[in-house]
Amino acid sequence: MGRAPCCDKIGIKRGRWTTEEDQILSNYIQSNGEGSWRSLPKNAGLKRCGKSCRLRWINYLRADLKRGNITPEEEELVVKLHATLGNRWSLIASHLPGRTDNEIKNYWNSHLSRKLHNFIRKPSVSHDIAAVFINAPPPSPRPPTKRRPGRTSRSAMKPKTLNPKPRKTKKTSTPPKPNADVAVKAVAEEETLMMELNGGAEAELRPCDYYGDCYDNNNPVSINGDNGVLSFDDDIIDLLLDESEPGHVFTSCGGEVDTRDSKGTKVTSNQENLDSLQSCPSVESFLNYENQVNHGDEFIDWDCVWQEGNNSNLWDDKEGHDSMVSWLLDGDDETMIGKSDCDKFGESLDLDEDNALVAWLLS
DNA sequence: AACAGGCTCAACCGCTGCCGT
DNA sequence: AACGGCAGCGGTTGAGCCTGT
Repeated sequence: MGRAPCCDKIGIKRGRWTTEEDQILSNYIQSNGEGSWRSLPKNAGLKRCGKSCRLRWINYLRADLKRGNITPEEEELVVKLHATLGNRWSLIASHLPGRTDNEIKNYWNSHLSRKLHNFIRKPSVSHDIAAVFINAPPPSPRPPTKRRPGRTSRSAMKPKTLNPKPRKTKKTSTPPKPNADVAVKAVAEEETLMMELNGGAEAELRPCDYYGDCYDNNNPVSINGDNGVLSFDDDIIDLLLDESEPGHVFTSCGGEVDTRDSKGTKVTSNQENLDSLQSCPSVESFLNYENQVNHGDEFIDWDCVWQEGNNSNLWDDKEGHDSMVSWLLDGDDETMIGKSDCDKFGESLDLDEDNALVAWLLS
C-alpha cells in the first residue's frame, strides 16, 4: 500500500492562487505564525493543500522576498555556491537574502545551466572531464535545426510582480519522468543520437553548431547570448577564476571551517563553508560537484572525499592535488565507481594527464 | 497582424529525513 | 526498533508572456 496522500485531494483547489487566497493566507500567518501547514488550510478557511500553502508563502508572500531580476552579483554567488554545494537549492538560496530556492533553481535551469551545457560541446573537451563541470542534466536532445536568432532576452522579460494576471491552470496527467542522468552519459547518448540524425556529421560540429552557425574561428569563446544564441562564453568559468591570481581558482580547498559556539561545541555552518571559498592553485572546486556523478548506483560520496582529504591533508600539498585529480578521474570510470566508498582515494595521475587536465581547466 | 516558438516562473509531485510515539 | 506523520527539498510541468519573422 502506498503512502497516504499529504492531504485530502477531494475539494482541494489547485493551480494559480487568487489575490483573495493570498490575502487569507497572509493574514492567517501574520496572526498565527508559520508552521502547522497541514492544519493551516482548514484553520484559515482555504481550500488548498498544506504544501501548497507553504509553497505559496515561502515563494511568494513572505515580506522579506526580494523582487526583480537576479543581479550579476547574485548570479556570481549562485555560480560559486553551486560549484560547492551542487543542486542544494535551499542551501544556495539561504545565502541570497530575499531569494527562494525555487527562484534560484528556476534561474539556474533556465539560464546558467544552458551556458554550461553549451560549454561542454567544445570539441577539445573530453566528455569525461566536461562531465565533471555539469551538474544539471542537459536539456533533451534537440533536432539540429538552426535556431532563430534574437529570441527573448532575459532583460526584456517582464519582471515578476506581486499581482500577476491569473493564468488558467490545466492539470494534466503526469508522464513518466525522464531519468535525471549524469551528464557524461546523457551527453554521450545525446551525441550518439545526433550522430544518427546527422549521418555522422557530428564530428564536424563545433560548439554551438546545433543551434546555428555562430562559431567564430577567431574568437571561439566570444560567443554569447547577445546574438540570440545561448552558448559558451566563458562567463561561468570566469566567475570561478581568481583574476588576481592567474591560474588560481576559487575553491573550498581550505576545507571545513572549524568554529565553536559559546559552549565550545564545534559548529560548521553553511555560511562558514561559503566563506571558506578562497583562491587556491587547484581544481578541486571545479570538481566538487556532488551530484553530477550521482549516476544511479554509481555514487561518489563527496562527504567522504572531504573527510578523506582532510584526514590525509590532501588539500595542503601538491601531492594531494595530484591525488585528488587522479581520484576524481578514476571515479568517473564506471568500473571504479561504487566499488567501495573511499578505496580509490589518493592514487596519483600520470603527470601528463594531470597537466593536461589542469591546463584545460584553467585555459 | 498573425504566427511561431523560446523563455519564465508559479505550482505540483514524489521522495527523503526528522521526530514523536 | 519500527512505524507513521509532517515539513522540506529537488525535479518537473505547462500556461502565459514576449519578441523576431
